Amino acid sequence: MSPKQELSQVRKDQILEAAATVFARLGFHKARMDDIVQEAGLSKGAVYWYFESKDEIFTTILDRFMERYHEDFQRISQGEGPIPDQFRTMMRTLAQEIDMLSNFMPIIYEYYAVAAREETIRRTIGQYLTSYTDLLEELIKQGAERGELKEVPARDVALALVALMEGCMLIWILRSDGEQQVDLEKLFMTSIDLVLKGLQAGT
Amino acid sequence: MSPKQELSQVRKDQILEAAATVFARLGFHKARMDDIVQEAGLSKGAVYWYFESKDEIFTTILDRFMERYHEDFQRISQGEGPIPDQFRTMMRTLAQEIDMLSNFMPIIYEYYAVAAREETIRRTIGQYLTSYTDLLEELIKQGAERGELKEVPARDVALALVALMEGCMLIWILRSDGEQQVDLEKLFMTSIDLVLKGLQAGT
Amino acid sequence: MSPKQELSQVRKDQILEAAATVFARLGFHKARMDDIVQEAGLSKGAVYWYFESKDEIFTTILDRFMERYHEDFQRISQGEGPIPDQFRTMMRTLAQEIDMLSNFMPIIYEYYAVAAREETIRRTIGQYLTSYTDLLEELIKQGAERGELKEVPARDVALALVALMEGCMLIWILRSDGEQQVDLEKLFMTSIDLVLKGLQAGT
Amino acid sequence: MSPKQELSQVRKDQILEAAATVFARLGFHKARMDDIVQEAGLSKGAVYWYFESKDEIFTTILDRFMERYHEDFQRISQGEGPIPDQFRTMMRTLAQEIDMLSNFMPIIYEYYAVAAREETIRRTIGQYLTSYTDLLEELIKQGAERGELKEVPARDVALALVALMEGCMLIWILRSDGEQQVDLEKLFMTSIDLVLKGLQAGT
DNA sequence: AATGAATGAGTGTTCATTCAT
DNA sequence: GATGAATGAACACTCATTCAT
Repeated sequence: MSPKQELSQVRKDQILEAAATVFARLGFHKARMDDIVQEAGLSKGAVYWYFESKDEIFTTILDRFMERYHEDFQRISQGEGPIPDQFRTMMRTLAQEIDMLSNFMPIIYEYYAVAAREETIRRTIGQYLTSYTDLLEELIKQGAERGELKEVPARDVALALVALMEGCMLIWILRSDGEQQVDLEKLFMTSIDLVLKGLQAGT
Repeated sequence: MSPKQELSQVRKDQILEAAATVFARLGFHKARMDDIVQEAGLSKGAVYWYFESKDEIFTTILDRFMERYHEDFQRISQGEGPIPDQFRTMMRTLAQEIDMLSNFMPIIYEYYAVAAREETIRRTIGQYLTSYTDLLEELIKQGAERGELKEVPARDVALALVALMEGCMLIWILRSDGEQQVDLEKLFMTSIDLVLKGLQAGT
Repeated sequence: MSPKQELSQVRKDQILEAAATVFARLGFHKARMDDIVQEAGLSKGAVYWYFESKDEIFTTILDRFMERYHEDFQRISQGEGPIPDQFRTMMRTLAQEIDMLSNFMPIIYEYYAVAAREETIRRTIGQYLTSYTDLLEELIKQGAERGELKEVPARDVALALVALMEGCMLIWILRSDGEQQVDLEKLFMTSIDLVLKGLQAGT
Repeated sequence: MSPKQELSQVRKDQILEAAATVFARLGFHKARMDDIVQEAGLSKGAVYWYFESKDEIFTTILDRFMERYHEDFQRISQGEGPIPDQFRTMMRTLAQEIDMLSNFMPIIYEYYAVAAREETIRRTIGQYLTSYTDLLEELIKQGAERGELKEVPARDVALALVALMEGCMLIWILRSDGEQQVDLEKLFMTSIDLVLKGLQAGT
């Protein structure tokens, strides 16, 4: 990468990071371009030199976010040892990583809210969800082959697991304070153990 | 209720229904008061006569929505027979009811998105979540007492179940079209069966 | 017309007059909506209540202008007596009317400049030009029938006359000051006399 | 001219031609410097190296345009033979030259539109108009001296002729398409013949 | 109760111009 | 001479809310 391209990338990152911070703090709609501009320490023109619009910034952030999450998921699912243990390790690791990103979670849910309404966005998310399901399905099948898990309709169960994980994250965010505060890792472990018991039952 | 109060209530409902439709279609931010006014077939002044602000309309819709959902939940959880069967019936019934409300689900997620950032809203939702958890916890405990379910930390498992349900709904919305389209009832049943196996395992 | 419609018309006129004044002073592009708003003594919202955009205001002004000019032209061309005299009277009257509108002429030329580039606008203007040509053609034909003018290709000559008039106005505007200042009425009369001599020659 | 100056001139021409094309296509206000830069195949800095501002580019184009037109006019008016024939030849030749420049005519009218409002520009144009008038006046006087034209107030008639020519061009542009499409040469010839008849009448 | 005209603060985006390299 | 990233003032338009009638 040439120095110029490199600088260009630096600037883009600079803007995206600033924007992510602002979006997380204020939400997409309340965030003004001026906020992003200020947070990035650049001028308005500079921001618009690198991005077409506020929307593009938002979308780019989400793309990167999803991609990163996807990579994490993939990496983490490349475990060894018994499948049930892999599941547990996976969940624990994920919980820890997500915990660190808690500041940015509101952005995700803003995105989901849009996705619930717009097909285009929904499709993008759908691809990620499919790939998560694929990964889990594979693990479940392996578990069955090795005799570590019961024979179940792997695809359906995988989808249920994805739902479970998304649900845990949602509840975690929605209960991030107050008396009923939730600990993501604990919730993840409780949930996976519950399911694993079902998957191992009678083995 | 006096005729006047009654008319007043009719008008409010009229506005709320119109607003819900518009919010579902456009989302809270893109929806303009003019859209609601038009959809309701009233005048701007009339809408502002019954509601203080756009925010109040939104909040009121959500309150009613949550309340209704809560009543459903409560009613449905008043079953008879073995606890596992109650769980299944409950899930099936819920799935069917929610399926009918699918048009309005985007509103819920918009609300969640706000909740992820604002404590006030979060608290309101939190109360509902707590009450759901309470209901499920009670069922789990009953199941354990009757020997129909294993002994488990009821509260934690109840929360995991709430997470599971919320996750299922989220996935269902996010995959409401495309090749990987999801059937809510099936997803609910797969999920609850998975968990029930765990809860009954070794009994 | 109901009182409401009447008020609405008053407001529209109020805005159009203000806008015409501002456009004449600053030109379309330099004129800001705020200038129009201020000149009209209304609020921004009010202006946008009655007009969709700055463009619409501009177009509306031009439409009215052209229409009025057209009416003038038509009225003035309804003369009596010998055709050559009618031509002279017509030119004199037009010159006087146009002279009073001199402040607004820059707007017309701004419009012509756009018309030179955009077909849509050109078509609108074209209709007016055609109708002017029609009127003059008719007069020329009458003149020929009555033996007051020579036989000439009426349409072509009519068009030449329209060109002459437009040219006179343009020169008048372009030479509205300086040593070579032009008097529109005199220019009109010189021109029409010149042509009339040609049209009457050898009669 | 040194090679350096020569290159400099080439660059300037390159920019002016690109700008003229863009201005003709989009008009002065809608044309962005970026459009000119792109059309010229140069960089922004380069354009600003040769020209102070967008305005300067515009003004320079017009100056050259007017100058060229002026030279044409002067050259063409240097005819021989009877004055009426000279007029006809002049008009015909002008019509042909202008026809070739039709793409750039919109720029002229943009300039006129500005001139209608700004004295500075008006003065510049005025000088050219005066020189045209001078040329025509001279021809008319010659014609009168030679007995080829009637005695008329030469200056006034010359101005009327200029108006006529400008009017023809304006109508031509404004009717460059549609059913009533105008042929500039024909319009010019019709007009000049009409006037010449007047100028020769009774001779 | 109801209307809808009126308000005006707020904001995303554009674009001529500059300047470090 | 030339590049193109960076600047920032400017501006059309939106829309929740108000209020005279």
